[in-house]
Amino acid sequence: MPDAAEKDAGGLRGFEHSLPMELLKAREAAMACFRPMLRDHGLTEQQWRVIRALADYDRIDASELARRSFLLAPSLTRILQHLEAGKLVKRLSDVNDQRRSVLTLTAKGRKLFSEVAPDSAALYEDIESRFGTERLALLYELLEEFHQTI
Amino acid sequence: MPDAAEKDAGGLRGFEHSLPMELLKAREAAMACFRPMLRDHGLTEQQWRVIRALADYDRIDASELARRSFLLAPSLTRILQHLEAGKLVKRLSDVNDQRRSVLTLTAKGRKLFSEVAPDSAALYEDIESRFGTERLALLYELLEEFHQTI
DNA sequence: TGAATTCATTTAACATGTTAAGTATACTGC
DNA sequence: GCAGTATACTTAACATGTTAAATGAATTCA
Repeated sequence: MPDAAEKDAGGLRGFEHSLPMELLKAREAAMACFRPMLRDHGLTEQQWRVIRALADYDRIDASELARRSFLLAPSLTRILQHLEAGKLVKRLSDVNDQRRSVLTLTAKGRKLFSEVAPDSAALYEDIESRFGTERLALLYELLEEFHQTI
Repeated sequence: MPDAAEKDAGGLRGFEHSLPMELLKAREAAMACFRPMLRDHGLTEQQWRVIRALADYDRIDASELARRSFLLAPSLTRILQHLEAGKLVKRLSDVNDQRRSVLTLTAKGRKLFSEVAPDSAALYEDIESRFGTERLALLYELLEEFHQTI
């Protein structure tokens, strides 16, 4: 890191290229690919995360769903209200623990998932081929190490 | 990366490790380091981005400020309202173009910047030393290439 | 067993993200 | 010089992010 990413007058790395900024820009670049497609299906990014998580792990409680979709509990509460209103997700009660809600996709929810999933996969392959499989794998590795280290 | 990140039943990469998710997790890990400190100074992450941008580039208009702080115009409008209310930022008018607002830090804003900047720099060095300067540089390189490619 | 604590989820309050529409000013070409 | 268009914000509407507090159900343990 010779000089391009050096400290500025205030003692800070040029902040437009600080790590949080670069992570944000990279993520935004990736999401810009997906958002229009999701929008066409009437979904936000976060709603799609919830649906994908339920497609992979059906009948999990809200806490596990929050972990798997990487959403904070209050956000998940609101998103589930939307998805329930749209009849995409159903709420079951846990007989052994009345505090828990167990979530599951409805038939409509599974159908939507099966429609969106191929579009998502196609866009993902686009990204992979544009950026390169090799470099993408390296990027993954670094990202995972990073958020496990920090 | 043999099998852990392979395709699932829906034809998608295990989504909890999809690229947008890994970028999000890495960013969240980084921001979790900074947010408490910023909170102690009464700032949100985005407000701090605006102040840093103005510390680096004073008297720029709102459009350029939005670009440099990587905020959408409507978000910046609201953030500037907060910062103006807190007397951290002042709005000047551009004589040559009445549509533009030119922004500048007040003395109070510059003082706050000078207080927060060292804390920010210290946390950043923490991260760098924990993750490793080498790997951090590689991560930067990949991230910048990524958001330029995509 | 019942008070204290923990846990799962929700609500509240405020700030930002995202898209679309609105407003006022500047520019362009005829 | 004026209609048409583009630019620089701002507002509006809805969704999520973030923190703290509230609610209600399980658990612990004196």
